[in-house]
Amino acid sequence: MDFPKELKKETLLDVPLFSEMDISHLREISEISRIEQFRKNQHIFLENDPYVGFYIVLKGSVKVYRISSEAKEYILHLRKPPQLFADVPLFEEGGNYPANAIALEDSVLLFIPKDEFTELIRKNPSIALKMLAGFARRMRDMTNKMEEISTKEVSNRLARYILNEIEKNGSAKLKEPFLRLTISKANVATYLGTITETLSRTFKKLQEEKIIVVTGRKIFVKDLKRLRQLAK
Amino acid sequence: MDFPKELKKETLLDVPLFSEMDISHLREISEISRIEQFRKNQHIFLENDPYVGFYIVLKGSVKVYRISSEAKEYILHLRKPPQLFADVPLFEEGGNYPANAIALEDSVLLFIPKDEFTELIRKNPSIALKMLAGFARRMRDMTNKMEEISTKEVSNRLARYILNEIEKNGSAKLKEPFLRLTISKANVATYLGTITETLSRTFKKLQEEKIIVVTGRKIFVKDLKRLRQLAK
DNA sequence: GCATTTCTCTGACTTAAGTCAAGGTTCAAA
DNA sequence: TTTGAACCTTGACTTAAGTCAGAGAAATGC
Repeated sequence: MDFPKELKKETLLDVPLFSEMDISHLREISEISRIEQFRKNQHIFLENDPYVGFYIVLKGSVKVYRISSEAKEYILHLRKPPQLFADVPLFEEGGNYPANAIALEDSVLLFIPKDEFTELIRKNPSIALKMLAGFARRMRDMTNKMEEISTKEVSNRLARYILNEIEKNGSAKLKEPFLRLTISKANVATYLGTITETLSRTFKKLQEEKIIVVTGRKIFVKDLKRLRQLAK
Repeated sequence: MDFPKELKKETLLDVPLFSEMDISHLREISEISRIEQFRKNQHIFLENDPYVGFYIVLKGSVKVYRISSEAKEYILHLRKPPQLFADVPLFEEGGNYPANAIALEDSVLLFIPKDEFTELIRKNPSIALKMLAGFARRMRDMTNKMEEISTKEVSNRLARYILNEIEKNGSAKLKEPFLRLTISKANVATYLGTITETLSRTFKKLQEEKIIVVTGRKIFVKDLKRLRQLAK
């Protein structure tokens, strides 16, 4: 399945990195990049694969993760449209992917090859500034997440996760904010730095405290104020 | 106390960010920047202070940290010469420092004001590429640290810390690598995401296992192989 | 050199969260 | 609609690490 040029160009404008580029640069990117499709649970790359370029999620979702020496999984990112992943190694020496990436559902990605893109930056330094802004934001996010993991407990981290999700999907302003989990609870647990059993108990605890109601994959927020309190 | 121009220029060349710049750009940086001195325990900036620029450590050491809502300290970085700090907010919207910075000993810093530096980047895009490389490296480091904090225990983290320190100071190749703590154990503990009591017990454990010997502020590595094993 | 503050260590106890094991749900494919 | 597989929950138990309290050691100022 191939996408028409139009879609590709509009899509590029949705990617913050390219949002302010003029038409000629967009065409260049569109020329060097290519659409790739992945089935649910299909790997996009594995740790130590030679680094060839980065990806933009157009549809679906992707998990970027590592396996520690004790065989524990650690999730670095969960990416949805229109986010990038594997862009950091662009600017690093080593020529290998530092993590694994797998599609969590059937997904459509835009692949941007390293060499061509590096060349593009050289001709167009404003991209570098955009990337710096993106990196800065992510470093801030990572810093926050690190602080959270080392100073807060699971219930606080889960509250923060729910809060972020309802803010992203816009329902935070409704009288009863909600979210539908698009990933398995096992993935949520690992993302929060814990395990499924503990997550399950934490969900239960928040329900007993009448802060949320969980029905299957849907979570309804009953007491936003206390949720915010927990997440703070 | 003021530093002669010579020192300043040589020092700039030690800073990776500026190491490949030609003499005219170095002069520009030297013109917009200024040397600042801080006493031990003196704050350089506080969280929410208006953001005016970033710093390079020329001498001494600096702790960048935050205080969580439960009054727990979280250390973001420990910086020594010739490292930068507070450079991330350069590329972010909000105009405030996102953390506190304090001198851990009498320190000499180079202050580089935001507006002038931003202007400099615009004229000289190669700086942007250098910064991207720096950010990429730090994101990698942060990723590693996050994985470590959420999947390893304190003894593993301490082993990794000792290993990093002896590799930095070059003694890792000696028959008996060693390091002298330049910061308090309380700071090491917080940096490793734990508390002094636990750190103290972990030091004891590593000593009982004949991996290290601690005498005051000096740590001697007796069994590098097992230290590496632990850190892995 | 002494005193006071700050840092570090140790013991007893508590607690959050991990492990192990088993059973219950859900969902999709035959 | 049954059957299996993947996902999720629960209970009992263990453990790493945090809390609290007190004492010893080291550094700092007078």
